[in-house]
Amino acid sequence: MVRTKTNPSKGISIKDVARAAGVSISTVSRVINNFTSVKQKHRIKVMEAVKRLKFQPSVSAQRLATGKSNVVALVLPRYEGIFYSFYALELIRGIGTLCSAYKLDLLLHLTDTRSPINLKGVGGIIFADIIGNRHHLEEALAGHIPTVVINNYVEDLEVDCIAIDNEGGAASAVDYLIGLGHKRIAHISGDLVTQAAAERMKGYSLALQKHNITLNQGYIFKTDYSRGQARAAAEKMFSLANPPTAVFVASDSMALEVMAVAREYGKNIPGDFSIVGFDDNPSGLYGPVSLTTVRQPLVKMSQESVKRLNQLISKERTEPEKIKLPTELVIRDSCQPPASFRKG
Amino acid sequence: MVRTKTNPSKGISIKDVARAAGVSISTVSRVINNFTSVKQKHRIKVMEAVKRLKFQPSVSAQRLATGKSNVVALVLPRYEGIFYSFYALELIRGIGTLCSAYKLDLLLHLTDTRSPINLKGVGGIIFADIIGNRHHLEEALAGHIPTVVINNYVEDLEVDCIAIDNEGGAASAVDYLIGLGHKRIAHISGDLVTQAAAERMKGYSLALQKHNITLNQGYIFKTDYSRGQARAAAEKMFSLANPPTAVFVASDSMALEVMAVAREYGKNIPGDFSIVGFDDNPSGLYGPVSLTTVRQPLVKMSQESVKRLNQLISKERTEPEKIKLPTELVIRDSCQPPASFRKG
DNA sequence: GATCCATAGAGAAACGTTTCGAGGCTTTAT
DNA sequence: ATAAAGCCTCGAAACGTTTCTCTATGGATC
Repeated sequence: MVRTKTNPSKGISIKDVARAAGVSISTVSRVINNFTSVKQKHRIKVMEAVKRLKFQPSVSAQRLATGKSNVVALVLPRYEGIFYSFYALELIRGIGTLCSAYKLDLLLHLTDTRSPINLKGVGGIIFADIIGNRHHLEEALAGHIPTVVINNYVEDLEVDCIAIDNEGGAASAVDYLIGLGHKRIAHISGDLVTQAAAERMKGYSLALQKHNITLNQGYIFKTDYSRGQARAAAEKMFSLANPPTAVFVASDSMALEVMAVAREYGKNIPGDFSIVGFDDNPSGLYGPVSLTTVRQPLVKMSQESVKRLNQLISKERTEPEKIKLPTELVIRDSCQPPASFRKG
Repeated sequence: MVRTKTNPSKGISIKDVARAAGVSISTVSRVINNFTSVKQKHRIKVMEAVKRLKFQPSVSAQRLATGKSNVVALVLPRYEGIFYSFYALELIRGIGTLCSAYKLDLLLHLTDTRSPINLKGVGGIIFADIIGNRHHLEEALAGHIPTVVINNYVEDLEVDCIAIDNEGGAASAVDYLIGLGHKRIAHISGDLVTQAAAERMKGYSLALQKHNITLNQGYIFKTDYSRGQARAAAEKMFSLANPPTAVFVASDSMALEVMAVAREYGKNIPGDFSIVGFDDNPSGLYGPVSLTTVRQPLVKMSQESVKRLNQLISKERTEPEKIKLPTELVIRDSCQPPASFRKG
């Protein structure tokens, strides 16, 4: 059996519009694509028919015909944890908003280590972090799909990167503590396998160096970013014979845990002990004392990613660009000059 | 000029595979769709060619030919706020995970009040909350697109709903407080325009009624879910001549604010005052005292939504179903029997 | 060995759009 | 008025699949 030419249940096609408006299919196409060379008389007829029949062009057919796709895939690792929630949603929000502004569809791809991605039919890809995704990234690049990476600075690949100045952010935090008069400043680092943690560590030591404070290895505690290890580190830190008067913690969520431990050790914050975090996780606001922290420009980062991806898609630019976005020190209530400094 | 038949830059088509394997296009199609009636010899040849040429079928062409789409749109209002972050990401995570299990693509649609949605070409829609989206929901239903609504129980529309038992959850919270010995129990409600807030309020009053405690209108405080109004309500509450000994707050984020106010009023929690929240927002864990709360089954809800949407898409089911998922009281440290009760 | 049947494969139509080449109609200039 | 020159419009090919129909092939049965 030959399929019926116009299947009414399937929806209205451009053919129906053409018939209704009494023009050819190509004319309808030119009208809906806003081409100029259509007579006003026809244009109006077509637009009327479109409205009357509630015609919506088939995206698949358009893609097939043009070979172009307005779909942007966002590849996001499937972590858990509260900061990740905040972080991920902030990215999604920023990217989603700008995508609709650019009339791009946002396809969300939550990955665990080894889930495959269908690259075909996607107009561009944003990799949010490339942990466990490096493989996919290289594949996308090999397929010449417009791609940008956010929150990671990939040196060795020809790809757009939009990262964060972790080093500078960390340095600004430590600078601030030094400015308050602290000399014995500890650092609780994140997982040094991650670029971010390593850079924050570097910023910490550079800031000390700049102010001629010798780095005390006993003041450095390495963790995996977990609250559990943060707690252990804090307990070790407060048990030191000559404990620090302040700490720069590589994440807010760990900093919150450190705060809790400080309380348990009878340390008053910020009177007895100062803490700076990193991330500007909103939970930092809700404790008994609000946390001074380094803000990551998440929204800016996500918006930049779409903007740049769009340049790539529309071929306004072909050379990859790599940038680091500046952070901002957000001063709240968790720091004070050290007790000795105030007395002296 | 006639376009070149096979454009090498555009990628490999089924035609190339057919030629490479020495079979017809339809045979290749049958192989990649796992149809049975293909001789082993040919099947192997085709699969080899597919692998060698790295053939990936064009999704657009498949969609066009079959009329089916494996894209699921998630329509999510574009709010802000920390709980929303957690909530939204938890939904996205649940939905995204199950979507990849079902081999569905997830299209994310962040809406503000009046952004249009392209319904065409989407295989199904999940509305997460329908605030400001009712219009779109009706449109989808009219277009006979498989649709499910989560976190809202839409009585008057023939659509799948997966909601939460707010009333029962609220009642369990108040029950618990009564069980501890509290009689003077206040309620700080959310925005009563929302279904959730209204149902939580109802659960509160029903629980009191069940235990023959007369409802004191002076103990009910209405807010818009904001921390600001929560603070105002708490201040009013603690200034009452005969203040309550416990409060059930319609959201964790407000409960946290109430806790802060309690501290300012010199009230010890849970010694002097008990608090129960709603949501199981992880921030509730990080304060000086962890918050007892009513957990929403967010992951369950999102998974159910995909499962049911899939039934609709595959026509396993046509009649809409509406369900309410049970909540769970999570007992932590913010409640105790009232002081009077302990002394007596 | 001839007939029949089942089965596998080839070919072609169809999905709904864009876009190209060609022709028709209107306008302008001579 | 006629020819040249532009616009518009139309028809048709093309995008890459799926799927229907028909034919060829192979094996089984008598």
